[in-house]
Amino acid sequence: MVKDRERFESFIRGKGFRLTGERLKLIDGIRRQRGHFNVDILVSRLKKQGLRVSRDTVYRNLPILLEAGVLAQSFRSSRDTYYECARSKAHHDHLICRGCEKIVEFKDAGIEQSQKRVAKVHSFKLDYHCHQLVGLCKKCRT
Amino acid sequence: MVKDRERFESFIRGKGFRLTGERLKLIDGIRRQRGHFNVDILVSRLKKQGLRVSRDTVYRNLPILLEAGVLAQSFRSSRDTYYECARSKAHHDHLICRGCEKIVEFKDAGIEQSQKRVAKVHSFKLDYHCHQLVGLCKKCRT
DNA sequence: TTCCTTATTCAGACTAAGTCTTAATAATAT
DNA sequence: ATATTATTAAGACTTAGTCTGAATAAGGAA
Repeated sequence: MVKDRERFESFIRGKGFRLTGERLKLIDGIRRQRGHFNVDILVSRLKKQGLRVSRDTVYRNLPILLEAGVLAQSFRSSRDTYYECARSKAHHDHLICRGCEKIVEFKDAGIEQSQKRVAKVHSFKLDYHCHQLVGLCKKCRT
Repeated sequence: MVKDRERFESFIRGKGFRLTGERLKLIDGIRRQRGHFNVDILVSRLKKQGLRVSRDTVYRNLPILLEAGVLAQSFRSSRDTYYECARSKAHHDHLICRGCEKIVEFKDAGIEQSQKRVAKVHSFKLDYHCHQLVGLCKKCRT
């Protein structure tokens, strides 16, 4: 999507950041990703696709990519954080089974509204959120 | 609270776990905590209070303590997970400023209900959840 | 009570997610 | 073109969380 790229470019310029080759590689690469990935997985996937970006660059650009809506935080395991391409599907949250680690994605318009209301009440400008429900699925309970 | 202790004891026995001295130390110690803490902070606080428990024991008992409702996951920074005593206040979620790291606690009955509904729809038994909104507070935006 | 089985514990080594440092590079302003 | 300065790469570093193996102790059986 050329349009996405232009949107990102004006976002970057608007913030006074520099439009570097690495950042363009990142948004192009991320747009191609499907499913969940953490930073190391992303770096090695990009590498396979001929886009060499250092781990550190990804970490440094994470806040920008999140704020720009290129990347969405997906869920966190005990050790690392997983992301996904923000446009791969509409926004959703996660329900995780601590038995078999099954991940169910769900949407809830009511929750989204409440989140916006809470942010407004406290005069916050919301960038992203992490919302994961942890429990046991039917199989793991029996 | 002796009653809390008894409740925990029956929870442990019901699960077929052993009621060890370490577990009793943990619930007594955690009940005394105020505010947020990660595992290392908890261990050193307990140590100061004469309750020696190894880091590993805390990690091993985390799922049990969460499920028993002794401990609540509070929020996660980029590196570690913070907890708090589950009974220290009624349950709440967190709004975090990524500029000054200010943390605002909020409650929202509607969100709680939605979470329960989502779990029910997918036949999950919910143990706990992690819900944090990240953005910029008024000060950090200007 | 005493013994036996086995879950739990401790100590400390280990793994790896995320951060930091320094020198080199390249995007923007002049 | 040149200077300024944000950004980058490489790799060392920190430490949250996990794993291992030997020691301990809870709970059941005799």
